Amino acid sequence: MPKPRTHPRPTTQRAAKPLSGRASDPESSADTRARLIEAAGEEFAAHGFAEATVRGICERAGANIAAVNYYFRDKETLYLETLRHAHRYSLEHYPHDGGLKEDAPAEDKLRAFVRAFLAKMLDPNRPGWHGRLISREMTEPTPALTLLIEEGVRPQFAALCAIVRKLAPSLKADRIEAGAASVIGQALHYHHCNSLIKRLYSERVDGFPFDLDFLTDHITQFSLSAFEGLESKATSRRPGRTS
Amino acid sequence: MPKPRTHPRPTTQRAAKPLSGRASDPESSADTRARLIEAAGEEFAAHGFAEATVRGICERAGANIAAVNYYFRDKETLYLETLRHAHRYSLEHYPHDGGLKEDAPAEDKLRAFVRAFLAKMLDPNRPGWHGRLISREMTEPTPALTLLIEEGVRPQFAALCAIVRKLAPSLKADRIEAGAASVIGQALHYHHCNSLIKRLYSERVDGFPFDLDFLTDHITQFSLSAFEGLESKATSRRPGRTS
DNA sequence: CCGAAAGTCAAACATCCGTTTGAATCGGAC
DNA sequence: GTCCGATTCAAACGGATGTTTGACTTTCGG
Repeated sequence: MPKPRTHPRPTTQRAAKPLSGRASDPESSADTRARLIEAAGEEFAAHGFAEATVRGICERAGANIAAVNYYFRDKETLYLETLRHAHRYSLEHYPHDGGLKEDAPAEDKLRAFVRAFLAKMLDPNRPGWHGRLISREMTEPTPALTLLIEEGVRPQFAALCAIVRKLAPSLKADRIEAGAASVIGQALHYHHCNSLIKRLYSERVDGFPFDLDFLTDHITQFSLSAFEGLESKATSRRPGRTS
Repeated sequence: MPKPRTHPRPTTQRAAKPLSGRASDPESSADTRARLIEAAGEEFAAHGFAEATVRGICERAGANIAAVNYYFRDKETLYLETLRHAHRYSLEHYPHDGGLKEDAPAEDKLRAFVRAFLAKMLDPNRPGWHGRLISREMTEPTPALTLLIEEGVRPQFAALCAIVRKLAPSLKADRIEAGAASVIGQALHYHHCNSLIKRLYSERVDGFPFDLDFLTDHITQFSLSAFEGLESKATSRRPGRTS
């Protein structure tokens, strides 16, 4: 019987099956689907969508080659699902406000934002691939998926713009957005050019310049000073010389 | 006769041959090798190393599929050669100092640096792929080639650090390097997250926020204000509060 | 002219990839 | 125990890619 086998998609909720397919293999007791997503995340984050191979993902997950097409339809659906997972995870941990109160001073809010943003990418916990995956999607977006990302990025950007507006209320709208981009750009830089920076700073001591506290402090102070100066120049009628 | 044909590598200098291989084809009079590099640059910059296909490159160059393996050994050597070409081109145009005199004020030097850096990437001239290729190499470096890039990046970074040191002489070395990274990060941001930014700012008028003059002005002022503030805080004995 | 080298070309080769297939295996319900 | 659906498995399929091959064409020195 041919039976098209159009991606069975294990009914609806397959969480009810805590079972394994192999009795002898102890680690196979974990959910294959979850292991696949975890493995896919690392592979996709490390090599990108095109260069990551289904075989490599399955091998890392300890699953058969056909597992990807069984649990997900394609490699692309697996990628989408992995991205969704990363997005959800990133949203749960690392909230925009960093757990600050609404009426907190803008300076503290900026510091919390920067710290959360940095922590999101600079190897936060074990997984570590969530941030890399998302930022990779920023650099070279795959069709339509970026729309999902946008839903996470746009509110974050808006929140940052609100903070900036409080720090430098005299700035015009385009300057505020540019200022927000400057903050994000600084933070993102250490992620995008990670490998290059590591080589540039190679003569540094063991602690790379990737220390979360140091970077948070620097970027926050740098940006606060910048907004301070821009605001004072904007309020004075004629933007005088530096001195 | 089998004749291994180990990549003939057209003797040593093949510039002495101004000839074509096809008399009827007019555009084939141009150097096939040069056309290949040009086509490869656009393809590599647009799709990355892995996703760019030799067939696509040859088709764009109007050459046969075997041309890549004839003039270069592999796809990888072609990539390396293309990268070298981009590096050389980028070094000729867009000099570090932006054509400024040695004794120019640090503020002007910073502005010139930022402008040259931005212009290098933000679609400067017709080719346009040089900057994209190099920055792609920064994000996901291919082995060993980055060493060549470093030879172009490290002096540029050192030059920027020298400028920053003049702007804020009281800062410690690590803070100076972090400040330089902040400047570069801001500029690079508009290149890395190009597509994402375009969507974020989509409600903006026709002129995207990618205007060279606007960006140069913003990043320069932002950074100058930042260094100013950092310096004044560093000189005062106790780094007081923001106000 | 001739003959070797440089260059071009269509076709094929080898390899890898994503995906499909059909059988084997497992767990649990009856 | 027996059957059924869910799951795993090895093998193969079809396509795309980088590369090679061998013949053909052009060029130019002698």
